[in-house]
Amino acid sequence: MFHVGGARSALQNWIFAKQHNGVFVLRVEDTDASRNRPEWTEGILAAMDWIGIERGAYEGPHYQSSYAAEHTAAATRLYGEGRAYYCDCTREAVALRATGKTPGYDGFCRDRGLAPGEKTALRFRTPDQGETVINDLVRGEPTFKNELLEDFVIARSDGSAVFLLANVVDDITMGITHVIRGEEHLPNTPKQQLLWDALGVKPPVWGHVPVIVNEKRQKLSKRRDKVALEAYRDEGYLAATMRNYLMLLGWAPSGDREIVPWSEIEAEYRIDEISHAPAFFDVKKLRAFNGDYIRALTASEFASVCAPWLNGTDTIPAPPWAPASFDISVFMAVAPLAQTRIAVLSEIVEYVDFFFLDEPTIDEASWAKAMKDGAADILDATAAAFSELPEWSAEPLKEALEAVGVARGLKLGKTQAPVRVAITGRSVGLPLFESLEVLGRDRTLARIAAARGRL
RNA sequence: GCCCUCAUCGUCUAGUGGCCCAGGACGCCGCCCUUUCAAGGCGGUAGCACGGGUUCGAAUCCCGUUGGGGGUACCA
Repeated sequence: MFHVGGARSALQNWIFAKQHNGVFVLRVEDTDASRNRPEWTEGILAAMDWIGIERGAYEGPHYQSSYAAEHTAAATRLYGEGRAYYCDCTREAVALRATGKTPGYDGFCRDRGLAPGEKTALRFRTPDQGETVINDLVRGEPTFKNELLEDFVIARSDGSAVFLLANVVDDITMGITHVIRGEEHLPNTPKQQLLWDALGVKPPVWGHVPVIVNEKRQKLSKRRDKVALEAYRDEGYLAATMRNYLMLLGWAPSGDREIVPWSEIEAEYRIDEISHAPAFFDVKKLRAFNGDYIRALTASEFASVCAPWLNGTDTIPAPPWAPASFDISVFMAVAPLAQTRIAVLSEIVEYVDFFFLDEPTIDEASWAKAMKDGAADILDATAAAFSELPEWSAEPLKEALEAVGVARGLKLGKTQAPVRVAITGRSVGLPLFESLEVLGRDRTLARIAAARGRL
């Protein structure tokens, strides 16, 4: 599962690296084995690929778990230099002693000279005075009072490094110069910068980007929100739509434009211009964007992009018709009519299914609405007119049905309703006469007869 | 609670002291087109959170208030 927020961060980092002739480094922070599996990582790489960050566009992936030796070496060094000390306080004991004035841990074990052991964690000794100033591309210079920074844990009692340390050590060994990440990491940053200093390396330039929020203005979370990039992909959002939209969260290109080619975004995007406030992930707007992108496709592009929903894939359900019933020439004939009607690709199925099914799938609500009093009469008259039609094409078909309506004092809109439901099973859909032309006389008459029998 | 951070239409944003009685987009509403539904065209609705300053002049600068978000693990 690749979180849309993660996708946005990846895009931002990638663009930033490109703009500065740098290298985008991908690192998988997999130190918590219970929350990581190789196939999950593979899925993320595939999703990155889909959105345009192809393998080869970045260095890595590096796996944090394979740098454990470097992590413990750093921890040992910090301990040896007196920058860190061992502590055997339990979480309960720390909570009990907390005064509310100094947040978190109170430094109880600072000078107890504890040795490493099964119950001792390594804590970093934070400065008691002064302040830590961060150089941040988006927020300027956030400043933190050192006295408010607790002596945080850098290594667990089993010796393994905690995220805060592992992350810094890896960044140092990989020569990271810029860290662009979500705002949720901002409070960690002074602690990490202190670690960079303690390890004797010049800290990187940071860039803390506001989070993406849901309609309730809370950070998008896996638990309560739809955040998987793969889910949007399988619903039929185009990769181009997705990355355009994601970059527009908190930023806008020059001029009154929103839908712009990726090349322009890549050239114009400025991480330091991004809005400082959290942005709402608006699926309605995403849909509108996707509709625009779909309509901009050529006929053959549209067809190829629809293919997964026409055939089914590992993650996209197969369509309701038998594979053998599908006829690509029929699809190509009506695809342009569907192209302006769908906003996400998965919707293509319900627009064309009646061509490939033996019988249309009847939508009962549509049936009830269309098959009222005069329906039988209209169906009969239409069948009679259609069976005698010399030329089976849209225009004569329309004229024939219009004549049926005129004889009954009905407008075309009313007359076509029962016929449409008889043929497609629904009250809304592709233009009727163009569809009938493609469907053919035999199947059309058979469906009208079937509907007549169902009345 | 404490720390950090943010604040222009419902939403995403343009706007960096006069060009703004605030522009675009999505949404919503109306009209046109029309074989349903879309698409398309035209029009409309709606905002500088509040209070103080600074200034000839403030959406833009400063202070405060209020409100929102993030963090507060031997998770990442």
